[in-house]
Amino acid sequence: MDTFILLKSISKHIALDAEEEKYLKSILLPMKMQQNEFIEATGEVTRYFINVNEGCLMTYYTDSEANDHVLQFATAGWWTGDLNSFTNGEASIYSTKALTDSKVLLIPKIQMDELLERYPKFEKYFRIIFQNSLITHQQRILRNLSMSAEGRYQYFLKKYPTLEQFVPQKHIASYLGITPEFLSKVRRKLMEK
Amino acid sequence: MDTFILLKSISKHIALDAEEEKYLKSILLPMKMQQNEFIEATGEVTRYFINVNEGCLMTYYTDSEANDHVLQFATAGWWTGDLNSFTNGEASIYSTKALTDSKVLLIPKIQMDELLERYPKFEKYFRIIFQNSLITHQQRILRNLSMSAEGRYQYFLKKYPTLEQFVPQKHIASYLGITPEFLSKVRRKLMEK
DNA sequence: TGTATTCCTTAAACTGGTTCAAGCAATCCT
DNA sequence: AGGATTGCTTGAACCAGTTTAAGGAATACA
Repeated sequence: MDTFILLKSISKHIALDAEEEKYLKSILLPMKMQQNEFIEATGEVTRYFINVNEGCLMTYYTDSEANDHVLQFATAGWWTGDLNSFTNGEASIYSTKALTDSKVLLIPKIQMDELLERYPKFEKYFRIIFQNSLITHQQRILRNLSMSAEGRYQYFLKKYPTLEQFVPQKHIASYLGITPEFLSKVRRKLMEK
Repeated sequence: MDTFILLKSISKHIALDAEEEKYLKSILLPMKMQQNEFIEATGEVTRYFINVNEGCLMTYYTDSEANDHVLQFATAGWWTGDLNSFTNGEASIYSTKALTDSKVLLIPKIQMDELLERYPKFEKYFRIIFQNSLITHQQRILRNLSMSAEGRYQYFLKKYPTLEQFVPQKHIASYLGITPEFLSKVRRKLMEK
């Protein structure tokens, strides 16, 4: 794995010269993950910002009644992890695990800070990444406020048609903010239509 | 209004020299708004990114049944507006209006692009702004997924104690994702405790 | 190959939150 | 000052989504 999806996605926003690319590669930690393997766990300070190169990860919060709530599914090219813990050094409230066998690239916090300081060009890259992510989060909030569970599920299918094939339905239900039982009903209703 | 809150907040993240500060000031459009005055309206492409200097603005989405859904309240120092429309040139689905008499600073889209190009230092500033905003949006999604309406209201009171005094309750209800009638019940229940 | 575990579904009872309708208080407009 | 509009509350009926419980299919594992 020498040509990372990450490099392609970066090149859409900024142009790296040989030195910058070399430096970036030198700080990325490639890692293979098996299905159901965890990379960051609740309670600890997140050490890495995670870029998915292959496969699919899930970041979720487990509440006091042991219910999981999915913050994000991340497929190839996406960044994930607990951004708050990574940024502010607070204990993480999320867990991140692989839903399929996956390959990820990790950037340790210190290296990330150094990257931004040494090559400010990356400030632009992450400004764009965070800006776009903020927009999609705003849209998700609006959908949660204004649409029914059925509507949200249909939107999900349309937006992420591939995810349904390998993400267990209970996680999709959790992402949508409903119970697996109710998702089951919604699905039957849509089948009958 | 010569010393803007914005400048103070910028100086927390990056240090501007005289030229940069002068340039920034030259592209900011100060504007006074009266209560209930609109600054951006649904259907048009957003022209400005908005920084609140004084007062309080609200950005909200009106759905097909004419129900409002509040995306954000913005008080002094906050950025607001339709980031998607501003960034991608799509028609806006939000309206932004003043909840109190307010003073705002506007950055037109073209000037914003030029600012970032000319003084890349601002890439860092907006990277941090968007990163922090993304974190709070993630937290809001999690609260909507995992907490009851009562819990969300109590969190709101704790987090934004001053807002309650001048934001109509129906807007708070909308922000929380419930009806004004139900917020009324929640409030009564909390009073009786 | 059998047995445990996990996932999905179904159904009945339930509840958190909505809808509809009405009344009252406050502000706005003239 | 009076009439209209807007905002908050209350209550009763209602509904979208939850809870609880159980059974069946698929995968994992010894």
